[in-house]
Amino acid sequence: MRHSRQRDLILDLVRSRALNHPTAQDVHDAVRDHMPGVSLGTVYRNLHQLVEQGEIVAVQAEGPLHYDWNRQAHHHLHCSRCGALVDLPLELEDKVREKARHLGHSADIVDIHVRGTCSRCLNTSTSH
Amino acid sequence: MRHSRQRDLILDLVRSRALNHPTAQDVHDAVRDHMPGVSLGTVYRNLHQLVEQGEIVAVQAEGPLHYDWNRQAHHHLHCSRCGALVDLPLELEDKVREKARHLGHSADIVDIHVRGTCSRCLNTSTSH
DNA sequence: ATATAAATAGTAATCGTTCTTATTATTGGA
DNA sequence: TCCAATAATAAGAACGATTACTATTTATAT
Repeated sequence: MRHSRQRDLILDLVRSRALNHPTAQDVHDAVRDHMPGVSLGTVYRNLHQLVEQGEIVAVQAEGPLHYDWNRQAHHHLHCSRCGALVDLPLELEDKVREKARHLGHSADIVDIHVRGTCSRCLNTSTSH
Repeated sequence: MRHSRQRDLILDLVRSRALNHPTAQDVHDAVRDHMPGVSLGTVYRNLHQLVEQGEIVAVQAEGPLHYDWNRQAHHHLHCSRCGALVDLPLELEDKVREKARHLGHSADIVDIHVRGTCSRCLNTSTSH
């Protein structure tokens, strides 16, 4: 894979604290603040490549795909109130994998997705 | 909600053993074998309504939404070899919910999605 | 420096899904 | 039983997310 300024910027942005589980569109918006000419297609292609390289991780929720710099914790809570995707360090993957094996299957990727209300929203609503 | 022949048929088909976790398109194809004129929009609208009524359940995987007659087990293995969606009776929801609460969140829906190889594919490949 | 081929910008195309609108069908009441 | 009200429909346009295409630009090995 050849070097490209665009990919560098995209990786930096996904890794940055500024963006929280951004979608391709989010990344595109942020990219264009630094390099106005970058096309949406380029963002999609590079996010794809970066996932393939294992540099970042794609997270499926309702709606568009999100991207995550964190390659360890694959679990998320999707807040119904604010829409944010919050990391959940659950450590239940092994249990799921084991149970799947007991049922005769072989598990590669375990993804736990929770719909609910995040702590931030729960707190702000009680302290009014 | 008013009665409709189309919705009856759609519910029957999703509940039937013939279709395994069908997508809206799968349901549409099956519906048209019995009632040729039914439009795709009608299938989408009625699947929606049936989910809302709690008659069936929508299952998110990669690609299009799938529908499930089984309202209990919400967990699935998506087979990388044959593409099938296989039920996984995991019973880990309470553990996830509890862990989420410990982290200050409130969990409503817990969805565990596994990518791997289903037992059927594992067996057929070994017995060649 | 130059040639090669990968990466890009811009745009068209695709896929799954929702929306719109004119028509049809169900249903509660005369 | 017939009718009016209105929910559901068929057909197709519109939509959002993503991928594909193509001519041009750019990185890099020589």
